[in-house]
This record gives sequence, structure tokens and C-alpha cells, in this order.
Amino acid sequence: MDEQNVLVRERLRKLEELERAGVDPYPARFTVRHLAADLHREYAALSEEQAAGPEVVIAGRLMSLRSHGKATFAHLQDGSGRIQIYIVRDTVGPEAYELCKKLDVGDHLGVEGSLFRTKTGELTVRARTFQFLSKSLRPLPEKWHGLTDVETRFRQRYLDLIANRPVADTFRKRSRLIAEIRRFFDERGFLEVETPMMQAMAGGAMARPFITHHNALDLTLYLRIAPELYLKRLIVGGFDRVYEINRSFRNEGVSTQHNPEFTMLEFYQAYADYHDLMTVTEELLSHLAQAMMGGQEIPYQGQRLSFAPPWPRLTLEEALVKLARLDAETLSTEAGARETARRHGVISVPGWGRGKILGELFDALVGPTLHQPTFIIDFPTELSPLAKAKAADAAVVQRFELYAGGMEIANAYSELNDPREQRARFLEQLGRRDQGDLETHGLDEDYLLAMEYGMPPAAGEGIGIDRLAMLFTDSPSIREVILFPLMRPAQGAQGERGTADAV
RNA sequence: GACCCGUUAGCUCAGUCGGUAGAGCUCCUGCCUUUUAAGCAGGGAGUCCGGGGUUCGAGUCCCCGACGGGUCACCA
Repeated sequence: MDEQNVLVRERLRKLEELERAGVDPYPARFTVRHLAADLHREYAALSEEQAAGPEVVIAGRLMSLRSHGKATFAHLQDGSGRIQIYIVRDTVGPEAYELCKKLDVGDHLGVEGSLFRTKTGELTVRARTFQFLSKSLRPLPEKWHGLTDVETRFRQRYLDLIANRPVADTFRKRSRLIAEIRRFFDERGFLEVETPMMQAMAGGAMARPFITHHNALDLTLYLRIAPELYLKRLIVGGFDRVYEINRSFRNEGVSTQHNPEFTMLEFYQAYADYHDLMTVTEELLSHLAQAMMGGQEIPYQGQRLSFAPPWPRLTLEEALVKLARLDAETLSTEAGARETARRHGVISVPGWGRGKILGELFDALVGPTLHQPTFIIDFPTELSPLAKAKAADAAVVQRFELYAGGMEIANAYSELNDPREQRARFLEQLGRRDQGDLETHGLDEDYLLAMEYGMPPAAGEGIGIDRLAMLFTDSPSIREVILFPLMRPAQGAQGERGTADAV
């Protein structure tokens, strides 16, 4: 502990004085009977004239302290909010009042007393007794400015939650959002399931995985990049509607929209196609907007996003032509697409086909500009090895992505369920990998085996929960909606590194 | 991975031209029984991110590094 610090030393001194006085500064339990927010709501009408209000028992963290000699005001913060307490020597007695001088901001305290309203109108608990519940040894962030240092906010999120009320609200909203999503799917007959996060082959998306190892089986395993292939095995197994709110892991950089571990909703519905899922998506998001915000419009980074359905639907090529003003004729050939990419500073690798280049052009030129909810549909087959092709054009699959707030929010398609075609697509991916593309899909025999038993027609979708939470909390960065975003260890190279061989 | 910006007291931040490191809040002591950014008086508090260099002298200038943020790249 940082005993050099005077502030810590002072608190240790008070702690020892409490113990000498026979007080347990860390008791095991306390019976809480009331929450601050409930009291504010229930006794909004309590008047100043009313001498002795109802008896209450509250507990929380001390957030402010104003001593006036023989009387002390303080604010107690519990999970619901804050309430003022008033400790008077004549009420608690002289011995207890001496102990009250050992209080510090940050301590946890239990208080029994009666409600009253001060002459400045604030609902307050006049303590009859109070009890130390936990002595705090370190000073909290300062009361005016709170905590603004971004690094400290993320590394010591508990301080952020204590000091910055809106941050706590953001995470409460995130929790409500997920609860509401569960309710939506449960009501529609979906079964919530859990599938492996450690997989012998990381499939279901095109991304590089994290690698780990199982000692007893001497097995290389990968952290999943998506639950997709397991969820579709369940569709084969007869669970016609399944969903998983899953943590997936992708070994890639961090940005305002990417964290290496992230939360995704994936759901699959048998006998449906991607058009059905566009409808489900519209229903889901407009429902969430209604439940969370009380309307179809939500503010996001200075814009107003409207989730009132229906939302525009554009094919990927239409988007490139209409929104990026690219020339349809030129884009129709691989050489033309490549030339267009070069002109717009979009990198293309020699092995890439026309579809991949169109995808890159879209990501660079169109995606970030789509603020209002917009479906982009009909993606190149070479980008979508698990999606069913359109009947009219094998180069395009029945797939959509949803964009909102300039971010990709969802990705869905009619699932490819022809095992012969799936095998051919996997082999095509392997060919691409041989040409140096690291983010191709592997050939998953075990998945093909399942499909050979017969997978019903189905459509599946993944929705980025973190990004959805960004939208609903008006957060500019994914780190604002992830409690503990990935960070380098604070001590850097000093000592902690190089111990990975402990595995 | 590249570029830009940042790192000074527990917190929020100043720090001029290179010349003894500052403020507010927090903390301590005293007074104070309806305050709420309580007040008044007095006092304390520093690895200026780390390491090197230039200099009589570096928080300040130069180089290397750490961590963070942003932009780009990568990545849905």
C-alpha cells in the first residue's frame, strides 16, 4: 500500500483509532431496508413542518462530508442514488459523535434514523445510530471535476462508476438493452443456447483468431471468432429458433469501434430467409428504441436516428453507384473495379477478385457515411462463403448488413444449406488463402458432416451488441460501453512480461 | 504498424525566455447544531511518466523508451 502518501496515512490512522475504540471497521453484514431513490420518490411530499418523519435504514458510500462542529451533514450514495444524512451530537450521543469524526469520504456507512426535510428543502435522514461498514483508505476522485483521465477511467472503472454518474447510467442502459433483447427473442419462441468459445477450428467469420492450448489433451484451440457454425449445427438438430448472446474474440487492432473481445447477438431461424430477417431486425430495433428511449428516434453524436420502419434497402452495387458516385460500367469488370479502388486510395491485393474489391470500396467510401438505419443487400459471393447465392446470379448472395450511426450494426444471410456447394465454397476459400489472404474461412469437415444430414432452409444474423449499446447511449467509442476494455498492462515491460510460459 | 497529441500533488489543471515547482479541491489543526462547491483562520502535501544528452543550471531544449488518446492502416 502507498503508505508514503499522507492522505493514506491519515486514513490508516483513523482506522487504527476506530479499532482501539472497539469498532469493527469491516463488519460482515448490515440489514438495509431502504434505497435512496425509493425514499426520494415516496417522500417527495414530506414537508418541512413535519417534525418526525418515517424511520429508515440505509447504507451506502459517503460521498461528501460537511462538519459544523457538533453537527455533520453528509451524502450517502447507494446503488439507486444519493441521500443526505444529518448526524447531530445530541441525537447520536457524544461517544458516537466522536467516532463520526473518523469518517472519510469514501467510507461505507449504515444509518438508522428518521426522515425530515431541511430548511433548504432537501430530504434528509437524521441519524439515530450509524455504523461503519467499510473504511476507505484512499481518497476518491475530486468532487467538482470528478475523474476525467481516460486511462484511469478504464483501468480503474470502479472509480469511474463512483465518480461519474452518467457512466454508471450507460452501463445500466446496456444491461437493460440486453435484457430487452432476451425478452424479444424469448417471446418469439427462440431458445437461448451456449456454444463453445474454445474451438478446434475458428470459423463463422473471416478474421484471425487467438490461439490457446489445452494441456491434458495437448490440443491447440482457438477462441471463437463467431458462434455461427455451432448454432447452425443446432438448426440441423431441430432447434428451429436459437440465439446466443456471445463473447467472441478477434485478433485485430483496437479502435473506437473494435475491441478484441466483443459481445454479439447471433440468432437463427429455420424456414426463413434474409428478407424475413430484415423485418425481424426492423421490429427488434424499433422495439428497443421504444423500450429504451420511449420513441423511434434516438440522438446519436449530434444526429437524430430514426428507427421507424421501413428502412431503405440498397444493393451493395447500388450503394457504390448512388452514394459513392462510382461508375456502374467501370465497376462491372475486375480490372475496372481495381482501377477505381486505386483512384480512391483503396488498397487492393493482386489475388483479390472483383467482389472483394467492391467490398473494400464499400467499407472505405460508403459504410461510414450511413447514419440513418440502412440495409445494404446482395453481397459478392466471394465475401460470403456461408451464405446462399441468389437464384438469378451465383456471384451474389442473399445477404444484408445493417448500418446506422456510420457503423456496421448487423450482418445476416440466408444460410447456405447445400453441402456440395458449401464444400466447393470452402475449397475456394482455401485457394484464396494459398494466394496469401490470411482472413479466409477454413474447411470445416465436422460442420459439413452436420450439413450432409440435412439442414432446413434458415436465415441467421449477428448483431454487434457493443455498437448497439453505443447507439443507445450516444457513446462515440466502444470503450465507453465495455466495462473493462483491453489495455496494455500499466507497468509496461517492467517484470510482468515474459511469464507466458507458465501455461 | 505509421503519424499527431498528451503524461506536473490523491483529483482537476497552470507553469512565461532554460534560473528555488504553483493554484483550486482533497488532507490535517482550531472555531462552528439546518449545511450542500458550507464558512473563517492556520498548516501539510511532488519519482514534473522513465532513461540518456546539451547546459554553470532542464518540468521547460534534443534523443530513446513506456503508457494513453485521436487519425489512418488492419479488422466487419
